[in-house]
Amino acid sequence: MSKQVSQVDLDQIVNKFRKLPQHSLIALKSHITEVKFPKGKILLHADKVERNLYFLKRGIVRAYADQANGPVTFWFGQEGDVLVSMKSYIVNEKGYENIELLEDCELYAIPTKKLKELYQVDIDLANWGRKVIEHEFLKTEQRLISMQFKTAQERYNELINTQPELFKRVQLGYIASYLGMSQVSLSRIRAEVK
Amino acid sequence: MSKQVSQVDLDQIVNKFRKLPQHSLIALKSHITEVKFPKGKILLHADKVERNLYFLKRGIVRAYADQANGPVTFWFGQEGDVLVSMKSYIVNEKGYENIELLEDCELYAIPTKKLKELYQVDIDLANWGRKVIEHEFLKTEQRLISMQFKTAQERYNELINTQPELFKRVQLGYIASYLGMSQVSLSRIRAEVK
DNA sequence: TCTCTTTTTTAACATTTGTAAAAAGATATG
DNA sequence: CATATCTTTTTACAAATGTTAAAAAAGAGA
Repeated sequence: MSKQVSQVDLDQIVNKFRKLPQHSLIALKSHITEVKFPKGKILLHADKVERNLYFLKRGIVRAYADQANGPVTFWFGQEGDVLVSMKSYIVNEKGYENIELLEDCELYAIPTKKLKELYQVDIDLANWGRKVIEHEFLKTEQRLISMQFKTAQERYNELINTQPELFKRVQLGYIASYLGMSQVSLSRIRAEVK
Repeated sequence: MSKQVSQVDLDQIVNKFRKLPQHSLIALKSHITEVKFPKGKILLHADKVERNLYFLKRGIVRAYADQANGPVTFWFGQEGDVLVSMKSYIVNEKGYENIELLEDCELYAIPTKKLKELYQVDIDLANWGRKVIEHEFLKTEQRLISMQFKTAQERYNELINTQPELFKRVQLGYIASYLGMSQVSLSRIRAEVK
């Protein structure tokens, strides 16, 4: 018996926040290719201007930035998420984010150049692109507020309640970093709860 | 002699990230009205679905969220910035953010409903709206990363180096909150530096 | 200018979180 | 299944930050 693997098809991903008319969907799809990479691959590099945007069909990834005290994991991407080096994508400069595959992944790829061309000629895609980033913005702002004034304990509770699956798929060192605390602190918190 | 007051005109604000064609600019302007409010006014309320978006011509504002341990200031808006309740604007639900005017302000107002209508019919405006939120996203993500793994001292240095004027216009209690530390900690850090 | 109010600083102490190093546990590979 | 490697937990101690309260300083209004 093969293990049931959850995966998300392209239409589902694309129509997540805003349904696209058929012709826009077809235009978008005409530039999309499907790719697979093994666990461990660095899909996007901080020191490069990245040329592709990806939709994650199957797998889980982390984005991390190299800070003075070592790498900081600041985002996890799961099935249905959009993977892109935001800095590259938005201002065409090399970014601060690396994206590493934490499992073998299946992805849909599209060159950002093509996507931007489509934005200039297809108003529905332009508004779709706006919706995608708007939702990312909201998630990020909420995390910022929570990071600003919640204790490590509260941030841990929040995450384990809203995304318990994350703890099964991602090692705790990365989760500690994502929560803005040392791995030792996370261990301590988990021990107390028991 | 009257004090020189810096203010930003509408064209400058609107063309900040992406220059709009003349007809789009005119369409946008046809729905914009100019308003003034005194220091202390709460321009946008957390418990309401807000109906307007503002461009700040003159003045400074803060966005704060009511958390369990009291209000948290998480954003400052200055001349040229876009003021909007993101939650209201993006998902049409009441938000978590209040916006308070910290000085007498002059603003350009546009109903978000009109703006969204324009997005559906004007591709240049749709892409302009995308650019605006993309830049806000980048700023927010960078702050999140900095909040995740920089010390209070480092965050203070960063802010005083990049935005020294802020310290002249905004009281330290709000800045401490924005930096994710108590006002006592901020005072301590400032005393050590001298 | 004098008083009242608000903001900022200082002090003392408590608590949280980090660091380094070792131990324990889990996973992968020959 | 035995060893090597990687991950997580634990311990002891140090450093950073928070809390409360009071003092000092700055600002606002009569």
